[in-house]
Amino acid sequence: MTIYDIAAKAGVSASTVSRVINARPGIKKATRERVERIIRESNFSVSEAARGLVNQTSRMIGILVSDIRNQHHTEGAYMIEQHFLRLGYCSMILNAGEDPESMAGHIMILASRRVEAAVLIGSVFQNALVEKAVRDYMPHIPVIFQNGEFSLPNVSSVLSDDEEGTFAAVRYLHIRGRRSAAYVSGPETPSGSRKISGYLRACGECRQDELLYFCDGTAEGGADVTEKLLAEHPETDAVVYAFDLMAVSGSRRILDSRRRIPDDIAVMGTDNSPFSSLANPRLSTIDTRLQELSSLCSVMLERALSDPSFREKRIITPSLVLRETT
Amino acid sequence: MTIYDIAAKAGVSASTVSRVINARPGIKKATRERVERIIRESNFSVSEAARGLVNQTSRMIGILVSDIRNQHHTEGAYMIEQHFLRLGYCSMILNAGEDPESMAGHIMILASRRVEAAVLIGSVFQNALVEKAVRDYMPHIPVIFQNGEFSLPNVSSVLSDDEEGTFAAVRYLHIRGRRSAAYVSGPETPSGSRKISGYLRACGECRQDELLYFCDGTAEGGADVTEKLLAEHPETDAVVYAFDLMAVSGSRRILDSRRRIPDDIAVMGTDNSPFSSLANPRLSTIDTRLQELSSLCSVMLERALSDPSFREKRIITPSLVLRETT
DNA sequence: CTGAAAGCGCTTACAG
DNA sequence: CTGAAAGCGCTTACAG
Repeated sequence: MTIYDIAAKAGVSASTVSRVINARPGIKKATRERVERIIRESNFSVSEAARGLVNQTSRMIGILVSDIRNQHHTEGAYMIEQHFLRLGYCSMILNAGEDPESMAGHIMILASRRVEAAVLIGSVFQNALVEKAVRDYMPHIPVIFQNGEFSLPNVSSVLSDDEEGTFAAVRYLHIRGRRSAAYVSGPETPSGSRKISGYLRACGECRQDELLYFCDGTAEGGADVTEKLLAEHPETDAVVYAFDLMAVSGSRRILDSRRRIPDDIAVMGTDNSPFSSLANPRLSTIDTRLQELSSLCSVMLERALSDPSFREKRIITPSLVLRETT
Repeated sequence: MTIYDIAAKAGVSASTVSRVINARPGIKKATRERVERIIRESNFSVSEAARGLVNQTSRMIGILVSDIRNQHHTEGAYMIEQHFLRLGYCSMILNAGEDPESMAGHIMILASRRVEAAVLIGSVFQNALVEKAVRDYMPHIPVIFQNGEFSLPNVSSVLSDDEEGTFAAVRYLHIRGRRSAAYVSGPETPSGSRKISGYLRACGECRQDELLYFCDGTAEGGADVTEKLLAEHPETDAVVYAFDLMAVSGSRRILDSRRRIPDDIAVMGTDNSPFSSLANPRLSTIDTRLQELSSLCSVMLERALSDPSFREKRIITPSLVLRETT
């Protein structure tokens, strides 16, 4: 079914049908109403693809996350999808995976769909291959990078000050008398590195030993590395985790070792995710203010869409949420 | 940049460029390589919209969830997106909201994007308005309904046997000696109703009183209704929750009331979500086998896409996962 | 107020 | 092995 079919049924030309659909002025009321009725009765909907071809617009936004099942990414994708749906855009949300090759490939997919804007969610996207793909394949559309940055004129950034967040957490623990605060990092992303820097800076400033551990970022990984940490450094009296998820599973392992939280060991997570408030004991955490971050992305994208020269970098400073584990 | 630009640079016609792009046979090797090089050097990518217009395909799948931030929905969306990306499809994942009007509107959005197939995730979509929208606006493309069904020839279903799952949980508790098992339901979706039926059937079969409570499905709602339940029915010795999330927050409220879990009160959640295994105490739960459900959707959709007459209804029976709360 | 025609960026029969 | 032409479903200047 095309507008020509509608035109035939209504006894008018396709031009007129098009004008009705697009609410253009200067159509006789009777004609308009007849055409509208026939459109409705025929269950006709205009092809956005054909429309986009002539208008040179796709009315699509591309959103890249590495894995949509990760709550942390979903918040941003949700906000943007909802916000732009109201403005008539559809969102293509793609799981771009973890390796740079795959991510760059997804940039090309978005390019071939001619999205009018793109959003990258997560610092994992900050690598040379993705940057090159953006430069080569989407040099003229606004791109918002949540928690990462590129030196490209069309890429704006909304960053969480991860360094400061972790620093603040460790210093807080120090002020509260903890003298051996360990840090458990997840995978080595740019964001992860910033968190580590914050930890190291705090260690320096508080004159305490560096107890830095790495794991894969999963609940199991967090639990296992916690066990290792406790075995190797029984003097540990606080642990800060790069993600709430690890902090929750880590806490469990600490409790299993017959240590008390927070009496023997204080625990802090990162992100203030649903896991943190639901945990038992309720988890103290570094709130990266994901919602504000996400809504800022949304607002900035809307501005960038209307102003081609728009480029901004915004940084949001995390705050500490103190609950039962500190 | 169009294939005409590429053609001009390569000194060939657009037809030839098109053939190279589509890997059609019968192109001189030298020509092919020259065109390929120019495409690469120009960072050209073919417009999927234009291509779709002539081929009458969009290579897009529409996925409707009510809220992408809900882990429960994301699993299915993830599997389908990943599976079909490999087959050359892009996924439009839309948050269709909670009210039938909005959901039906989203069906129309997908229709105007000419998606080649659609997936509805969640029994909330099972209502007259959505069914009508599907019948009217996407009568000829395969639709897979996760956890719901429509009597339409193009709609296949993958259902969780929620009734049986809840029944099994309550009966298990009865066998283990619990005589006053309450049930906390979430919002009244078709799936929620089936769960309630299972609870009521179990009450009948086990000859126990019906202690049925409702809440909004959130963590706070679950905690509050638990408190009410304990006040009104102090004899309660088990609680089954329609979602893990509520079970976790509910458990916390039970512990706060100085009752022991599971000694005084046994607790079971539903879904075997990440929350359940991370909870303290670790939550026993009705495993609705979300992953199997999701991958079945994916497999069925692929079959439906290649066989227009395909229509199936599959039911997956939940199993019980027993951990520390029972 | 309405219609005929051109054109958006592709693909594909048809011709050579 | 390659090209000219028509057509996918729309929109929009132009003409009337």
